[in-house]
Amino acid sequence: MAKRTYISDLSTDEKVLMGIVRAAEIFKRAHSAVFRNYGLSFPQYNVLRVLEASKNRQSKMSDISRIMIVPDANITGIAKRLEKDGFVLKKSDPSDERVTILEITPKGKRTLKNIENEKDERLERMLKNLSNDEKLNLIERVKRILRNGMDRI
Amino acid sequence: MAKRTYISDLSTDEKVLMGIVRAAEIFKRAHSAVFRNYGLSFPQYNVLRVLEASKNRQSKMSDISRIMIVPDANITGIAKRLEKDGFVLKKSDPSDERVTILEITPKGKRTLKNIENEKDERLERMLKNLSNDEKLNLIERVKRILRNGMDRI
DNA sequence: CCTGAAAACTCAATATATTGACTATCAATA
DNA sequence: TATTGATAGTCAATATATTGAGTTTTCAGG
Repeated sequence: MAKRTYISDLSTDEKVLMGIVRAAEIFKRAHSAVFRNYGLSFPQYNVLRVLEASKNRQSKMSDISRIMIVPDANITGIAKRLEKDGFVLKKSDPSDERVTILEITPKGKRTLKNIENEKDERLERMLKNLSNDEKLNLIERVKRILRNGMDRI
Repeated sequence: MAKRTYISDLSTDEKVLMGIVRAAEIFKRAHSAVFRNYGLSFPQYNVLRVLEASKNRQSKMSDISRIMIVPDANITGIAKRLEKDGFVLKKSDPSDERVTILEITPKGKRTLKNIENEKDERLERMLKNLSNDEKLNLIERVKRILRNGMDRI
């Protein structure tokens, strides 16, 4: 056991939010390890998930960035690499020349399908000792925090 | 109101963890906006916080990366920029030539102090409608998730 | 019709993240 | 002592994040 030279002096509020940040980091790291084997990064995977859950399997880039709560500029590069690797198609919207639409390809859908089981196993493992009530409860509280944070952005 | 073209089809487990990821993103974004005015990024701020809470206001780089749950390589660049901007000093450990120690400077401490109030206000705002019990509860559950995730890393 | 504001996206510059390879040092032990 | 394995940190290559500036298109008002 190493010498203890670090004493957390965080307030309760800070503990809540730093705990959430740390859990998010751990989760992203564990999840990324799955996706990597299929040629996807975490943000790339999330874009595909958004497309899969969108009408006609397609969505405007700006809508994707809104859903993922990131600046538009973030999506540009991610979309470029997803297209290069054949996971999405880029199309233009005939009714609005400014818009670029991303559509998930069969390869993209197939990849999500392949990932599914392994991904779900990891999810289960991370939440194994939480009851369903505790999960729903957690979702509700995290949503409240999200809403509070959104007010200021 | 825009047309609704996105329907979330996440499982409960996924909702829990994606909710945590989103809350973490929102929090980091809001918090970063504060730090930026003082010349610090979010990870830079976190390194300073670790140093401030460490014995003698200093810590080995490898300990910092362990506490922040990131690879060693991440800290190299962050420390370099923190040093360049005068927030930390880099020293070597006479008892172990491999080790590099970071120490927070007076400027670093002063900056943390200046940030404190504004940062705490934001924290409070994000958690304004959670009772203290709910917060403690949240901390406990997030910790459980963290432990489950750590097992695999 | 014109103009100005907003929207959708791109680009550039810089910071950060990530993996793997690499160097140097230390520690254990044969 | 020589070998081996583990530690501490850096570096390179690539992906992502972030801010701000810039382009094109749309749209609302005058």
